[in-house]
Amino acid sequence: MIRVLVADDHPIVRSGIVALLRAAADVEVIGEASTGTEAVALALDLQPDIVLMDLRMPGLDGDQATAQILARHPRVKVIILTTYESDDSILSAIEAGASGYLLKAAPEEEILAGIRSVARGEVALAPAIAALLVKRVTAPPTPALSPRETEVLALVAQGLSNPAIATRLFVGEATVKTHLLHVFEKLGVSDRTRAVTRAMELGLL
Amino acid sequence: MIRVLVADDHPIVRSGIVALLRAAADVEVIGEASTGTEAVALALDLQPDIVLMDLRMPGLDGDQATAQILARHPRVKVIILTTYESDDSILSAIEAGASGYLLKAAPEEEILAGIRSVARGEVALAPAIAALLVKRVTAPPTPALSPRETEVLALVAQGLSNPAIATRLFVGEATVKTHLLHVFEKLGVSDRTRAVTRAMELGLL
DNA sequence: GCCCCCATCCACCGATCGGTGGATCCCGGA
DNA sequence: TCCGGGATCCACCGATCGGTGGATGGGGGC
Repeated sequence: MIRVLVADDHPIVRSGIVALLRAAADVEVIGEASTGTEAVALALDLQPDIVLMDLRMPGLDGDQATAQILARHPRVKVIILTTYESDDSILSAIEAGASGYLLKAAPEEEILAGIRSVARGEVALAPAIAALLVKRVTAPPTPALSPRETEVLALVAQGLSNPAIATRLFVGEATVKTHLLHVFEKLGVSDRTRAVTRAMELGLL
Repeated sequence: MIRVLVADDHPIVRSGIVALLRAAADVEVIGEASTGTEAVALALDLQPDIVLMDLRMPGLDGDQATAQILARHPRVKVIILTTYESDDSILSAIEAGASGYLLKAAPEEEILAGIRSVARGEVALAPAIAALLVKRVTAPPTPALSPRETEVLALVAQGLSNPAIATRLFVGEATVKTHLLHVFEKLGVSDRTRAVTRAMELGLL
């Protein structure tokens, strides 16, 4: 019998999952949590085989909750059950050590199969998530801007001129321009406007 | 007995809703749809009292499905059951004529109460949605950019200079600058970079 | 100890930008 | 019919920007 703890802030989703799991003979729902904090507390208390966890929850997010659970009980497996495939926090949850990533849109059998895989010690990844992971690994690394460069670029994004930024940061205009030139180089652009849109695309701003 | 059709692309959410409604004595689930297209077909076929519909669905979106259903059977009431409160398509669904907007995160009783309200001919709005509506009505209208102005601004966002844009659009540089000045005025900014970030905030780009 | 990176500063150049004050054309609504 | 707005064009100005080629000092890693 696979003992499962379900954590999701939506009552509807929670009862949907529970209904699905109840139909499976080899799975038992031993608890439900509606927040990340509650999930951590219950996981430590009940020590389930698997925690089925939503990523977005009020208070403590799914990835943070995952990290906290695994820090104290590495034996517990966490499966993230997420809505959207294009979510940055998926990656932080992976880093937090979750064993599975399934999509709520997946057919019931796929979710059940994922739970059984993880219970056997395997990793269960939804195809879309796997693709995202591959893309992340393949993608060229995002250039790292220094704190100062980021600061200057943020002010540029607000429409401030170089002299205005210089005044704001108590430095010379030449300094501001130097920082900006470095930013241009790192981002592979040649003007402030494109630098801002580029940085936004890359999530740097 | 209130006859309800449930439309959601997530099997889990769907069974959660069905489980919830089954517990209510005065509600009957007469059908389930997993796409917008299917929802329209079933609604026309079964003529339910209420359609409980997700906003985001593959193929036909919730707001479009709502419009199609109401165009042919205005008697059918549509309730949108959405995940996030900050969603622009909420407003288009309202324009499409939905009678209710509830959040999946809401407690079960609230959702049931909403269904009963709409069945009585009332409108059911989640507090967060109502607040969004008020904000939209109160908020100053987004300035409308002319097609040409939008075109120019999009090229600015790509980092093109005025001369470069002029060449690209087969017009003089002075013309490009005039368009940009109009854009600045409409957006209440005074430089190209801020104009781009502003336009992005307003969803114009 | 040395070297690299970050942050800071400076001067100079030509190109570009923002802003002003015009002008013409065309189309659709009053 | 007239009017207004969108799109187009022009010239001119001063401010700003991008780019070059430097310099200094401090902190972390080899």
